Amino acid sequence: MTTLKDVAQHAGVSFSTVSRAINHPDKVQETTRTRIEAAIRDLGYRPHRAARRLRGQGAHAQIFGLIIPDIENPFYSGIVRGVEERAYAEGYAVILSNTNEDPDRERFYLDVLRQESAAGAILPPFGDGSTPALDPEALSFPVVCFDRRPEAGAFDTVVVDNERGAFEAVSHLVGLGHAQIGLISASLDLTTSLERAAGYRRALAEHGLAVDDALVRAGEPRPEAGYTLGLDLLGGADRPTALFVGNNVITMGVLEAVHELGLSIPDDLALVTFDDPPWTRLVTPPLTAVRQPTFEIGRRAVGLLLARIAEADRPVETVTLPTELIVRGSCGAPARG
Amino acid sequence: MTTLKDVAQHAGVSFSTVSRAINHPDKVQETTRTRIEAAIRDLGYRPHRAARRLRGQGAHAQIFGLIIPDIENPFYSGIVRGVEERAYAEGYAVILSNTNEDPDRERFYLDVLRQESAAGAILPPFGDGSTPALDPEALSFPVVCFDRRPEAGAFDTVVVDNERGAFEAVSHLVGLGHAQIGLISASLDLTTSLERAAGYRRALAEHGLAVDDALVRAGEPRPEAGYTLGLDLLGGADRPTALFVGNNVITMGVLEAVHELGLSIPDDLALVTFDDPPWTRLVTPPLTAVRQPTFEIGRRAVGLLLARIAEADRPVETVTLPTELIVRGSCGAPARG
DNA sequence: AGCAGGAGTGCAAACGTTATTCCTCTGGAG
DNA sequence: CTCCAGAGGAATAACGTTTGCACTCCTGCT
Repeated sequence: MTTLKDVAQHAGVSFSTVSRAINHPDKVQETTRTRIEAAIRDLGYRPHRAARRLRGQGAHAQIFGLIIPDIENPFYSGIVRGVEERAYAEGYAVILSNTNEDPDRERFYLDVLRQESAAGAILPPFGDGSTPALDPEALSFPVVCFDRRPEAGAFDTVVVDNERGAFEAVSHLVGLGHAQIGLISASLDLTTSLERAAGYRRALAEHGLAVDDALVRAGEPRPEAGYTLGLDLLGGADRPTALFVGNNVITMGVLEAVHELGLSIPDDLALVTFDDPPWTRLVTPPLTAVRQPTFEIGRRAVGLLLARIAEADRPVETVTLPTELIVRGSCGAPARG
Repeated sequence: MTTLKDVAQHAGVSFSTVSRAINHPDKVQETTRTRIEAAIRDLGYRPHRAARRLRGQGAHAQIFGLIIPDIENPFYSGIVRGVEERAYAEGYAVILSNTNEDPDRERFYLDVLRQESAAGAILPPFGDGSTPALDPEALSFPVVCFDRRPEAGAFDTVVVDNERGAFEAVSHLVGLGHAQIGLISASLDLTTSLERAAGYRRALAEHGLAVDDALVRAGEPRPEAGYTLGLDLLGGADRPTALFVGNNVITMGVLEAVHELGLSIPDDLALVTFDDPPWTRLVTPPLTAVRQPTFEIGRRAVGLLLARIAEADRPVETVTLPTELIVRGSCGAPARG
């Protein structure tokens, strides 16, 4: 391990001058600086990040945390890529954590970030937004939320316009002539589910249709839940003619239920799903979907974090990104793509 | 931030005693220790990981790196989860990096891990296994490889039995009566592709079929490549009656090509794919697939890393995990699941 | 010519740990 | 009653940085 001292010796200056040459290049003379830079190159010196953080308290901690509920959900892995890309561009490293929606694990990882004196964290707040570990007082670094809204307006946040996305999707179904439109979504303690359900209801209301609670189901964001709820909702005689599913993972289960019931999409059932993982184009018929700009969500989240690191008391900001309705075959409309 | 000193003051001992109580509990008196433990609880003290690493050759850095080519590939995200799970169980944090197969990025991230004095790294070696940055001499920490084989037997490694997996898949197709079986795989500079191609050839040979190079294609592990190669291979008059695809990402493109050509699976074309991402069950017909135990690969990789950290000069170990052929509808055999 | 001011550099403290050394008790043996 | 051993705890020196402070030259005024 080559250290500042080695470089200093090699360049014939004191090690503090080397440090300054790195961190405040304008504070050291041109000639010395070039000499130092040469030495750095010669020795392949890289500053020791941990030591840097230890002394520098935050400013130089080129590392932050990304806490994800389920890395195997394409929605989240898309975000990871966006975060990673932007972080790389800025020279930051990312500590990734997968919580499986387990609050203990979230707490553990927030602790780890604290112990590492990370520069910040990016995460979707739990459930209703009241992540217990997310006490702004106790937190030693900035936090940026995404996907779900934090309880108070306490954190910078990146979300999509869930209400509008759902509204557009359901309106599209209404426009195709459907009057009995079901909803299967993730549990309603998630702000995303609530917003999407609100969009669903508004679409029905604005088109003069009644909201029939018998056509609404909610459960865990797991394929099994989608399967069970799908069988339940679609198995009866008075099943809806169209279905809006609020989450790609649940859709996987719903599709299995649809298949098992022998229903044909879109003839027996028109279907639109939130999220647009790569496989929506591969099933038959391809799924009409509300796409979230996952990559962009990740990038923006990093952007907010860096902005806050640079300026700790800037006003809290919430970025709302638009969704996009991708019409394919599963809704019964003439496919566009 | 509460430090050792705070705990010491609170417990009425010197801070070095607190440190010893944590690291060598047997070296401090029962009564003082309980007092210290109480103080630690009261103050919610957590040791500062970065400081710990700074000081400590002895203290194991409870953090290691995981370098992944493409986090959106379900094969890799499954591995991430396995790694993450085991790491969490051992109290380790994971620095995740996504390289997009870019050698510069791999080098950058290995540098970061060095700068962080991480305890090790887990990664698939590049291309032919000769990752330039992977010079065992220059590396300051242990490395565990997975998926692809490293060039020399220099690193602990977790792989699956690609040759056998491919052999079984292709044998299955032969058993169903196919004599013209195509292969579309990722570029042949990956050890995985080479091994799968070898299994493909051995299956044909052992069943007395000739290998026809006109039925073999290889390209980038991207859907677009699968699409192009699929059109190319299947568009002609003398197309194969069955196809073995060596990679789930390429399969996505191949399926689009199949659809565009209006071919029907399994009647016009029987298909088996390597990898078993969640969507293989959702397409029509569901895909027969060679499943890799992704979660287990991740877990084992961490296991090897921890073993090496504990004992630096243990013999290099290569773990080979079995694959599993999951027969569904796409090969034309009576489906089992 | 003398002196203020500033630029450039070095010194040393501090960050939160761990490990090593050194001191101070206590208690048992002679 | 004295002495010594040994155990338990307190200092202290690192680890590789950053940074405030002090020092030494210059430069440019009066």
